[in-house]
Amino acid sequence: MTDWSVFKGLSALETEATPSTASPRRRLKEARPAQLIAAAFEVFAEKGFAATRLEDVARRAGLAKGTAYLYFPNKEALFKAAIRDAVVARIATGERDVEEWQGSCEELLRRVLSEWAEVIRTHRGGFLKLIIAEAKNFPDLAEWYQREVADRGQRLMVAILRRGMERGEFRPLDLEATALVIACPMCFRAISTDALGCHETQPVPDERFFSTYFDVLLAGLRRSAADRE
Amino acid sequence: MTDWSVFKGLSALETEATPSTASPRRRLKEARPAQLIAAAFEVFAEKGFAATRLEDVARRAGLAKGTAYLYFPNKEALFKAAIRDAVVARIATGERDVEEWQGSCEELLRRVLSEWAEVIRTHRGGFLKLIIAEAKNFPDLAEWYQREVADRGQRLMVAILRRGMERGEFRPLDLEATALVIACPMCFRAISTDALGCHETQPVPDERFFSTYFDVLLAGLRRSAADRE
Amino acid sequence: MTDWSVFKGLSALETEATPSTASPRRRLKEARPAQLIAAAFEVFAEKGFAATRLEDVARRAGLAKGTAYLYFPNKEALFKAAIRDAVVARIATGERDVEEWQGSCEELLRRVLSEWAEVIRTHRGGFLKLIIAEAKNFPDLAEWYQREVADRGQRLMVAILRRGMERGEFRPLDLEATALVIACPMCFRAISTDALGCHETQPVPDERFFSTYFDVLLAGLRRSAADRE
Amino acid sequence: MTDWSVFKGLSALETEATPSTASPRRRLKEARPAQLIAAAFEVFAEKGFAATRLEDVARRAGLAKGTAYLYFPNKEALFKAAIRDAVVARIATGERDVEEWQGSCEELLRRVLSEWAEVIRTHRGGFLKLIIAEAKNFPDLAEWYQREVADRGQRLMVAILRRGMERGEFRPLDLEATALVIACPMCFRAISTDALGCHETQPVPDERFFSTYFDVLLAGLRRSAADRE
DNA sequence: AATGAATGAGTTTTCATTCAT
DNA sequence: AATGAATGAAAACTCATTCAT
Repeated sequence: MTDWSVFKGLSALETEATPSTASPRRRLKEARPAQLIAAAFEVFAEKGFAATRLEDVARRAGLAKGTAYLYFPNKEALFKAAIRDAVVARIATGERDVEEWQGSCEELLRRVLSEWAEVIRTHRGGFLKLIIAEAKNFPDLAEWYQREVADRGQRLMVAILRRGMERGEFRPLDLEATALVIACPMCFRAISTDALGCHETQPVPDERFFSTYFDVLLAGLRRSAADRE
Repeated sequence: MTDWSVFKGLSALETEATPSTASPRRRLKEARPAQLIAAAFEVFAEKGFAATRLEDVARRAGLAKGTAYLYFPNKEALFKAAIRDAVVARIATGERDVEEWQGSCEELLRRVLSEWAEVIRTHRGGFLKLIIAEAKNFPDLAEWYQREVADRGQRLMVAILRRGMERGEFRPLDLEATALVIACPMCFRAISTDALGCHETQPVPDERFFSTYFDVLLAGLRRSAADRE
Repeated sequence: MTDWSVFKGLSALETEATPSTASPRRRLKEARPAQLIAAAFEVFAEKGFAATRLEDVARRAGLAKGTAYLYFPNKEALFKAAIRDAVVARIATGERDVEEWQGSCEELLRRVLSEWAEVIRTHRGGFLKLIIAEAKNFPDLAEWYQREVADRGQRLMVAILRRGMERGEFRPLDLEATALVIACPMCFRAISTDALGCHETQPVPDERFFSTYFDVLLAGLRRSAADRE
Repeated sequence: MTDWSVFKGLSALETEATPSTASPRRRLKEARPAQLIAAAFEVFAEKGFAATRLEDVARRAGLAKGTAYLYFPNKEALFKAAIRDAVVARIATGERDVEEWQGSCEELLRRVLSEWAEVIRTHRGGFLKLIIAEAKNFPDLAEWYQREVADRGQRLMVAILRRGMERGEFRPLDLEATALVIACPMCFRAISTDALGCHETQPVPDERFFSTYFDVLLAGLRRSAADRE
């Protein structure tokens, strides 16, 4: 029943090119899906799929309930589109960086993580929370996310680590596991800031978190003087 | 409206004693809440609050819909009870350990984290996923969790780190930020295993994850030879 | 479906003779229906049939919910029994008075009305309210009440009025209509005291009400000096 | 919890103006509340609050169950609205009459009562039955009714009686009590006709009832020849 | 005989979805 | 193209009734 084919074509994760060189009326119509998607993402990320009323989404997009159905066949399709859009827009395309990078691997890692961190700092990890919360209700979503996002990030990270080890910058480590260990703090930081942020009693600002995060992890990866001799 | 006072008395996080020295009829009745809570936790953790039908919960507990209402006034109360129970049962009480510990701080940290890891390995972090997913819909839950669980864990971790620094085992670091950096990988591991586990293409087993996690992080904290001179 | 046969045998309106010359245990059992009926009447009169929970009735009778079903097959039967009992217990049997009465008709009327008034003063007209409120839901009840209570009262009143006119005490009047006009104030007084009593801003006590009622009505019936000549 | 504030602003008891100068769509929407209220009044008056299914109300209004909820937030609100409407529409505004009246007080009284009688003859006293039947379940309703309807009628009646006494038309009487005695027959007539009407064995038509009612009561109030000398 | 735990039919209420305007 | 009134399927919740103890 659930049709996740919408995710199937996403392998390239390309941003949709929406040129729209048309009449002003046409452009208005073309803008609708984006408006709806943006509104939908906000509400879904706050309440979850089931607790979100489509009317609220439409209203937040400045439209009437019925209008949403002109652009999306049902609530689920709008949900998928919102997730897809949120993720696509936020995926760091560090892949080319890795190939082209000339400097030290530590520097590269720091750079890639910084990009991710920036994404998270900016977009509060609502999308990740949403994917995780709804994974069981939308297995296709989970599968797609794993394949297209998690695995790709994982491969990217592994590539960096491998090169770093080969170059003697990083000490020998379980590549896949290390990649996860590196990614997890950021992911959880994103999620928990989004979900629990406003209840923290002694909030640690992003700067402190991320600089400590880089500091500790890189120190943990680095080949120490002792190792080197 | 929502009454989270059920959580107010939880500071001690003690498990309730269940006497049950009575007639078979009585014993059955006494068992119901636990049955329901267990079933509820499973279903809520899978579907989230809104998507869970109370009838499904009752059915999974081997009871009829109406029976649930003999023990919990409504769906929300059952949800609260299920969360409360799940968290209470799973909180590692490493606090005494810290005071009494005689050995190295690294060892202590490893030990406390191992306990947490064990909890997570055993109970798949569904409860954490649930708290995060529903935090916006149940602000009291979020607040309670932050205060009673997150903050306590944070303080515990800070205490260990502080002692480690004072003893010269760990290098000087931002205490609160480091505590978060240390806790996050485990938390996200828990959540993502629960939510996405079955979709992983190249699963990294818990052992590899946790041993690498300890390895990298402790190396990142340790005062290196260079620092020491 | 509804079986009002319970009312069918009521023509004589005899109070049930419940001798009960038996073991103490037996007597306890025999007391149950009365306890239940009394409790039922109170709750039904307060909330109406549909809004009354059988458990509340049982509880007020000091019994458990299930026990009620040992004595009455269902809620409706208990309701019928409660009404029946309430009405039977409260019906003034002025019929013999009328035949035997030797004095003036005004005196007789005053006496009969006083009896009714006394019943109402004592029992707050909950039963009448109940009958009227539920008449449409229980047509048999309405029909029974009309036949066995209202019509009998009506006939009684007509008989008194007729004699009074024949004797020249009362002026010539529409017998049936006058009978109603005489009975209505008392009936409404009963009902409205029961229902609205506690909200009256300037309550008129029963004494003032009834003495004025007798005064005005009897003056209205009396053959005046002018009529007489 | 129950919010009867809807009744608070009713002091003036003015009927709401219904503009409706709009599209056919709009006009339909504007008509809904009135349709629903009318249907609701009928069903509530027949069955009482608790025994009424909202679906039946909607169906009788020619609408689907859900539609009722577009106009009233819940069953209770619709009930309140129906009562409010029924009473507002039916309150005789005899108050001005009293001030302006030039003729005899007997005539005035006859006139005011006739108006009330007409209301009752026309609208079968269902609303009064409903208010009395549900007074205990909706104390605010009872309180509002007492204050805004009963007390006002009472004051009106007292004013007439007082003037009549001052002018020597009526004999000296307990004003408040007499007012009640005068009003009660009509009220009970209204209620009992609505509830029991169809079961009367020897029905007395309204004309006979009301003419006798006026006749007897006015004769009872009048200062007789004997009193006058 | 009495109990009260369990049941599920019946109601209230919500909201995704449709469709006439 | 946009609207929002209407619908009815679905879910929460209540309570009369049953029945094992």
